[in-house]
Amino acid sequence: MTRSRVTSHDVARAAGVSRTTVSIVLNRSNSAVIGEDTRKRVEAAAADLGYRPNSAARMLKSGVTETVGLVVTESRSLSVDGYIPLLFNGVGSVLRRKGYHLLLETLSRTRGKNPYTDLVESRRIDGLLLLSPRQDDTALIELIESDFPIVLLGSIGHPKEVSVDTPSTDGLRDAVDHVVGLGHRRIGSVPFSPPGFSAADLRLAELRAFLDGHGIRMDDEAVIAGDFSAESGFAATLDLMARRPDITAIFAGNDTIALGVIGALAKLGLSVPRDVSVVGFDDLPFAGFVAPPLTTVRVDATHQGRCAAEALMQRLKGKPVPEPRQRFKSTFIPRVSTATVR
Amino acid sequence: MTRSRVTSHDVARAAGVSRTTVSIVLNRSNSAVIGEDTRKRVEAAAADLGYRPNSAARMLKSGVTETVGLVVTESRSLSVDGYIPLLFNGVGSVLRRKGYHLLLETLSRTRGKNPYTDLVESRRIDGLLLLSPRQDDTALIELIESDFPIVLLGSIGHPKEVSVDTPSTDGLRDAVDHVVGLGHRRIGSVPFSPPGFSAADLRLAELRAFLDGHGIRMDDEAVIAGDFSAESGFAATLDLMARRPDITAIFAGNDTIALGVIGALAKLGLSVPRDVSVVGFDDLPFAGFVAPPLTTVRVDATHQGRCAAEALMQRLKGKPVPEPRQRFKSTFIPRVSTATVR
DNA sequence: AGCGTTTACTAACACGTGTTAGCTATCGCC
DNA sequence: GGCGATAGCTAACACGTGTTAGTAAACGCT
Repeated sequence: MTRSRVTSHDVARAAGVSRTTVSIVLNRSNSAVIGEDTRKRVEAAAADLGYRPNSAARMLKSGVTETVGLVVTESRSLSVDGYIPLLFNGVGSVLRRKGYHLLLETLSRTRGKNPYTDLVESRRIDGLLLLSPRQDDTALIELIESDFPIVLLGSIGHPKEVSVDTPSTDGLRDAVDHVVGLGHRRIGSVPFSPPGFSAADLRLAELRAFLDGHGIRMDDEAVIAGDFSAESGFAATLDLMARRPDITAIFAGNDTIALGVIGALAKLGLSVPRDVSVVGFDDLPFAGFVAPPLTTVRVDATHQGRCAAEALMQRLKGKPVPEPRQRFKSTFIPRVSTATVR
Repeated sequence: MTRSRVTSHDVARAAGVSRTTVSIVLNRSNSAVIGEDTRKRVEAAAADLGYRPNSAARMLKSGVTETVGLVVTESRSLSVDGYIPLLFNGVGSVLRRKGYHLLLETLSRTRGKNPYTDLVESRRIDGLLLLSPRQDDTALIELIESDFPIVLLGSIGHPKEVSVDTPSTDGLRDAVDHVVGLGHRRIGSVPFSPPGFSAADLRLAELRAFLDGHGIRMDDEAVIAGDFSAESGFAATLDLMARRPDITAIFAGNDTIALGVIGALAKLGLSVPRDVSVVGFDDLPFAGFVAPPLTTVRVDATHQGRCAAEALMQRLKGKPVPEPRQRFKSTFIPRVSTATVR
């Protein structure tokens, strides 16, 4: 338990100088000029003793924690879907390079009112990355307006927000054109989340609008929401096909749900894409390698994570972010799970 | 930028008491008895001003960070496989309940020699959860021997280690019995990681041993390693079936790889399980809902994460862990992706 | 009345660091 | 030779908290 508690005082004593000199040398501060030989001596002593500055003391003094929070609002999606891990990858790569640490907070919906405000106000983090922000989150709005360095992965349309997002629009439009072009008219959908969750709602609305553009109506009975998981896609599809056995194409809210959709169709004796076409979303790493390879919409989650982290780093330096609202294009990826209607 | 920096001093002044009294009231310390009315007054003032103790100051003084590190050694597995997120879930649920925070560190193999030692020695964390530890990790062994509160998810067989693990053995034995019982004799495998990574090596060795027990030999040509991903399972299977077209069953290193294996077989015009049987591993949430539902070996990652986190909490309280080496049984889950050899 | 005990509080220190102001010795310049 | 400037260092403070020692009043008991 008594881990070596080497303080700068010990280093100073070992090097035969004052503690101040140690601090100046180790932080490469130029508040005073230090002779080359003393510098060497201090560095040797520090390395010798295995000195690591106590981060708490440093935080307290400098006010900088070198830590950013990553808050995942939909903790369920973390465990069953592969999207968030990709984001991590991007975020992590940037933070590691800059020497920052990542505090991961999963948010159970039921918890107290001000969930991440604690992190901020206790000064535990310098900045915040928030995944899937909700527009009705008043604590969030307050935080944004206070100019706290926060970057949204997603958007709530606040004028002061800094956000990185990949709207479904482009990819989804192409996907709809593709599916309709294959002759499908009776189309169902399994959104990745129940109504009330902004991003899923928005995507569903877009889907409806694009179908409308082709004169196709997708009524409420043809939509059964999932909850990110393959299991939910499976269950929803069994329901859906019971209600509407004549459906020939299904838009899944994400690739994981698409797996479940295909599984349920198989259970019903329906083959993809011969009997029913299926479109996924996200283009998760497995999408091109399952049977059948998924037609889907590509969202580069890793890149998005990288950009969000970089924008945050920018804010932490006090510099304004050149592009406060970065938007990437989603792209349609046709593969094998969609085919001509029979 | 000038977030409200409310200190305990401000609260004291507002309540008309000393700073010490504030600290005692807010920490429910019984080092002194405080009158009911003063207590109320202090609490009201704190709530009114929105006081949050500065965590850095508290860490510095108490030496407790209320943070544990979660180190993921194989960062690739995080982004392409669903196993780690499940662990998160378990770990997170415990930490949240106890008011602890989670510092997530992904470890790029290339980085400096002492990777998490920094976290420990800079006193940034109270304890450590280490995923997929390696036996050749000298820094880790040193850390274990120093009695630092660390809990392994996995095992390196060190006498002093505290670890939680789910050996493949039981589930794998049943899986082999099952597959062999279906008549399969020419069997291949796609481990989840190249040789040199202890857990995958061990599992492969076990697989070979169980097959040996049935008089079946799986030579090196019938084994092509993957790297956690479906893509790697896809590529490995194409190779495997080119080398050994007569293979009738494949053991995948994990469920994600199994998806890729099935994808590749489909591409080769082979159907699962009619032509080739496939066994996954982990029983990820999607396993029962894909086409075909995966025969696999269940490992309760969430529960494992929960137990590891609880063991760590125990260590942090200074109490000895009742069961330093918790071992859970993996269980065989027969589904549809395996069938009688034709 | 004397005295120990309880109540209700406060002054002061320590945690380990970064930084500012200051101090001594040497040196260049007129 | 006086004197400002510079090199090279140190003493001392501040960051915000938790805690120990101590104080002053009220009170119960013999």
